[in-house]
Amino acid sequence: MDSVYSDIDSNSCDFFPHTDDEDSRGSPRCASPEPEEPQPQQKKRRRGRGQAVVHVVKKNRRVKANDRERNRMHNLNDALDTLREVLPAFPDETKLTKIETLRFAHNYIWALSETIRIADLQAGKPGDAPLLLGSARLGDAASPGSDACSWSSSGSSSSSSSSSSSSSSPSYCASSPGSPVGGTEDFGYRPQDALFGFRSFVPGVY
DNA sequence: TAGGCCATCTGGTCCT
DNA sequence: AGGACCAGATGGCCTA
Repeated sequence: MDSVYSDIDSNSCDFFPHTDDEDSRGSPRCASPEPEEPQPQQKKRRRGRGQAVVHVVKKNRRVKANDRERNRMHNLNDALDTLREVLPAFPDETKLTKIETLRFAHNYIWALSETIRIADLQAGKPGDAPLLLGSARLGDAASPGSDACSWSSSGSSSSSSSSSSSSSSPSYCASSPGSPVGGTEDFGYRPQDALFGFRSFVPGVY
C-alpha cells in the first residue's frame, strides 16, 4: 500500500500511446488525465538496487494492467455503441447514457416480446383483425414524428393494454430495475411505453 | 455552482 | 504468474 506508484502515476499513455485500435473516440483526457504539471521530483525516495528493480517491475506491470483495463473498457463502450445503434432513437435525441441504454434496451426487449406474445394471442382468435403491433409498428415507434404518449394512450393501445395482466408484466420495468426512484409503478405500463419518450416521458423509467 | 456522466487509474479477487 | 473482472477513487467536462 505504500505509495509505490505515487511517483509513477504519470498516465500510461506515455508508454502506450493509443495502443488501442480506435482510441480516436478516446478522450483527449487520455493524453493528460491530470494536468501535467512539471513534477519537480518531489520527495524522491532512495531505494536500494533491488528495490528499484522490484519497483520497475511493478511499475511495468501496473502500466500494462492499466492498458488492458483501458482496452477492456473501450470494448465495453463499443458494445454499448452497437447496442445504441440497434435501439430505436429519435434523431434529435442526444446520445443515450450508459445506464439509459441498458434500461431502454431492457424495456425494448420486453416490449418486443410482449408484442409478439399479444400478436400470437390475437392470431389465435379466429376472425380477429391482424394486430398492428408487429415490427413494422415498432419501427413507427422510432419515427420522429410519432407522438409517443398520445399513441400509447389511445388507438391500438386499446387492444393491447390488456398486457397489464401479463405474467411477465415487468412492474420492475416501470420502476426501472435498480433504480431507487419509486412511485412510478402506478402509471400503466404497456409495451409501447417502453419505446416512447424514454427520456421525456418519466424520469427514471426508461 | 452542484450534480450527472464519463474516462482513467488502482488494488483486490478470481480464474486459467 | 499473468490476465480478466470488479469496484472505489479521482478529476474533467457539461448542463441546469
